Amino acid sequence: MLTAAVTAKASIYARAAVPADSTEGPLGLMGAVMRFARNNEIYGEHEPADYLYQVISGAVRTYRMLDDGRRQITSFYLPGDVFGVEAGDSHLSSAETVCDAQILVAKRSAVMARAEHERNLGRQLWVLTARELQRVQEHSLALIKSAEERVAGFLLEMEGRNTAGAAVELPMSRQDIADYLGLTIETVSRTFTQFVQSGKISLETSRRIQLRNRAALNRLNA
Amino acid sequence: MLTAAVTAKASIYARAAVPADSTEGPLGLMGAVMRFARNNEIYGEHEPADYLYQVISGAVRTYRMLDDGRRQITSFYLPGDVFGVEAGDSHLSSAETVCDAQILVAKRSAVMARAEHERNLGRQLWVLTARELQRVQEHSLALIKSAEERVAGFLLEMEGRNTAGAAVELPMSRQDIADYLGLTIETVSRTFTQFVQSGKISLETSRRIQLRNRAALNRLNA
DNA sequence: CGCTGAATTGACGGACATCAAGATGTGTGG
DNA sequence: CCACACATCTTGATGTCCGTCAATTCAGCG
Repeated sequence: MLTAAVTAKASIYARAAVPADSTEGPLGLMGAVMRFARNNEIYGEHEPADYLYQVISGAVRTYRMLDDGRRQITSFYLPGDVFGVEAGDSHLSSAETVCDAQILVAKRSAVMARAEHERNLGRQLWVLTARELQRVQEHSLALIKSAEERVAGFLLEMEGRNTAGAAVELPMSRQDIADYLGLTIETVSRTFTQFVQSGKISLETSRRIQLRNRAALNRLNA
Repeated sequence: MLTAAVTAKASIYARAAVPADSTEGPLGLMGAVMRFARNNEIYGEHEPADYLYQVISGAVRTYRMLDDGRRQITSFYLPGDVFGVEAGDSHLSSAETVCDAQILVAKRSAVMARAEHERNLGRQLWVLTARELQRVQEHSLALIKSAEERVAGFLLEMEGRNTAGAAVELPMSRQDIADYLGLTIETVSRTFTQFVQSGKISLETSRRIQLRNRAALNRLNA
């Protein structure tokens, strides 16, 4: 069961019924590692925030929808990243897998209970939220820049978070990137080709990118 | 000294030398109330975050600069709001008064020390950061909308935070609003007049605004 | 009053969205 | 292994919203 790709909903509720395949995360998260197939919801906006999550492999996006159908992706989470931490009792955004992923799921109540005793854990939750705040602020800054600058910044951000060596591996689609950067898929694509033509990057495949001129990209990342 | 308008820098450093005019804030902040003249820096980006602040009267803006001179205002703080809380040891943005203001200033180390004993205070700091995160996320959402939608959202936000009754009092200039919304001062101005012409609002003065058709504004605030 | 900064208004251009078509890649079944 | 279908990505033509540049009006204050 845990090794099969299943829908997020089913998995979360199934989890309690399954002998936990426990793993220790950097937060000291106790929980079960679960597998999710790509494009599956992990939790929805306004749902009770009963669990904390850590990406083991794969990638996750969190997003909010505007009523007219526009989607704003607020964050991508890569292996090691913790998400789903809320100070209130419900989620402020939805979370979905970008690709097949393994997620460590921990009961929030258990973590919070431990935080009562371990002062350090409480502080870590705060630091986690503060780091998230910082990330969102950077993202806000990006949204007032030009398309060129946003895409350059995105590539550098992804490179910085990437474990791989030479090339930047993008797990997400152009549409995801567009919704993250507040652009259209066409503008993202055109900017990529423009970067290729000016020798700043080269595409091994559409999702595998070599940065050829970091200086130029950094200059754009004003 | 404390009652005279002085530069922020001078005030902060002078503060320790002055018998503290203490006041109790909602956070249980112990500190001195200080007066700042308008457009004065309270702290700068990257400076050590040695104090926490609460607006008593007036208004404060926090912002970050891009190297090309663009300014992104990340938040406005009105009476009652706490600002300057960081999980790290330095400020991530600069803070300035929008107009003459009274600010309650509390030593961070003292608050943090008390948080060690009082579990509740530590939690409050976390909630404060989480609320800030939520605000920034809302702001991010706004930045992908049209000019009309951003301005409508801004007016509704300011109305919601305003203590006054009928009219919305804007302490900040058009330039501040523009830098907050990621627009130009001209676009903000044009959008206001457009709202006036369509009967959504009316201007008592350029900084005092009546909302005449909240339904229409809410519709824009998608 | 006149001076100064703030706000408004107008004319114009450019960056990005929209609409539309084509190319490339990927998975599936024969 | 190939062929077909479908999703993803790229490219092109056109439109529009908002930024830029410039002038004018308005408001506060000595």
